[in-house]
Amino acid sequence: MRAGNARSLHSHVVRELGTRIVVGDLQPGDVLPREETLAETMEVSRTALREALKVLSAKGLIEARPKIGTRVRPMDAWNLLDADVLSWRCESMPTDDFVDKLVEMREIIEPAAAASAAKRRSDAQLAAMQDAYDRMAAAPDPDTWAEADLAFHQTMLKATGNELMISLFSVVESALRTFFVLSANNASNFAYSLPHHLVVLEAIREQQPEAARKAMHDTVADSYANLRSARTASDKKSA
Amino acid sequence: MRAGNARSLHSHVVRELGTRIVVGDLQPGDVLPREETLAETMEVSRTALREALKVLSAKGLIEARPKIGTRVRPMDAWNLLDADVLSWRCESMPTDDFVDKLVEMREIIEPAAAASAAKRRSDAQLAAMQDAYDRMAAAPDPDTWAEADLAFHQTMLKATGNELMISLFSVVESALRTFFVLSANNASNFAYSLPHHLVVLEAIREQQPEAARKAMHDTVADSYANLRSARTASDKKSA
DNA sequence: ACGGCTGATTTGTATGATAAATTGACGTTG
DNA sequence: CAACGTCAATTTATCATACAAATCAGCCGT
Repeated sequence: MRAGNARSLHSHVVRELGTRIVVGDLQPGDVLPREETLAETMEVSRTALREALKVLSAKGLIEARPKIGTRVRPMDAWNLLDADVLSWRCESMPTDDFVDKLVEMREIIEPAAAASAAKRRSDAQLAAMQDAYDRMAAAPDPDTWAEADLAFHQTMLKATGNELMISLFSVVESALRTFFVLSANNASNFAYSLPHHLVVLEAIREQQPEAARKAMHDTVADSYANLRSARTASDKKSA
Repeated sequence: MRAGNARSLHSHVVRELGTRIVVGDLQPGDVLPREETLAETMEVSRTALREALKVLSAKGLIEARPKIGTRVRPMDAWNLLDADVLSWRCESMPTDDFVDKLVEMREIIEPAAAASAAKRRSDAQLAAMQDAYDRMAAAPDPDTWAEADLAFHQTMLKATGNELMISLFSVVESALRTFFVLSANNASNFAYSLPHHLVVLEAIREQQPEAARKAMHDTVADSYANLRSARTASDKKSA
């Protein structure tokens, strides 16, 4: 319970039901018990339960109608890009398949963002990226490097001026982080991608969108190759 | 009230408050009145109001704490990719600037999706795309053409096998549709993009990702150019 | 001057009652 | 016999009220 930081009662219910839906314990089309009995089962009042149901409804997971009951909506109605929904999926599907999908999203977003940033960056935004890069270069340990690395990418995203892209990135990134941390500690080579980032930075400085796109593509691809080798390595170790 | 189809009481409140936040009437950091007075203002019970607040909280727009009150969260915490939040923004900012951002997202997603679909499509998925294309080619009027066009893109997205991409597309697409419909009626040339779609379809049939990416890029770019010309034309007409 | 305590305020939760919506069965009628 | 309208039962939707928990501000004691 501490992990999800579900301090309030209803947020605990949200997490519980949300997870059960996402994991497939409750499948689309299923109608869940009526509110009164469900409230008893969860050991909360009907008020708290209903607030939780409203939250799940806002995320597209369920739909309530009088007399019919509350039923799980088809998956294509879910807000898969909601931070909570995504994190529930990350918890329940630590499969390589799902990681691949997240990485695919990252591979789509970041090169496009780099190109866009190269087109539209201001001088101040470039300076902020330079600052983040310098902090990466000077990072003494993996943790501070990771922090600077994140700042580099976030600053670049901001330079695109498209808040939709920023939002998409932050959601995908935070989901990926739940997997990355596993292999972050073994990062004896945590600065291996520094040259890649420099190429990106220079392309954005020179305002060359296609160069920035390619450089960021290489950066992400390399990062993923590294993650993959770390994954197979840990698989071997555990096997 | 009919437009948003907010039949239930609290969804009306959600829409009201959500719009006021998104439009900037209530700015990040602002604390809104305490629940009791707010309930009176909205002419609903505190229960209904609280359920609405929970929904807005689930979308990242607000945050409530005892004694402190309920305040608007900074914009980077908002779920900008939530369908409701996006539609509220569409209503309140019909600016070209925001349309451009949506189009930029589309220009990022679709070529990447086309490439991915070319890699992973099954024969059944290709057949479904072919069917949608045939319906586009045979469409007698703009409405059925639009329906088939949407089916074409959705089928392609499904062929990527990445439900995150599907979700992103459907959100962006439905937001764009609120603008597109304006110029949809004047589509005397509603089949102008048929050749483009054929190139995409063939590339996916031949499983050539880069060809599919380029073809879809051209398709989207052409579609946007068409929209832009329609926009300036209507501007002239209204001026 | 500083630190802990107390009280006031606001959200969080609980309880019980009533309204509204929708389905399914029942009865009526052509 | 079929078709249609009506009514009752069930479930969510809303309301009103009360109490619990959290938290900040100011007071008080040292």
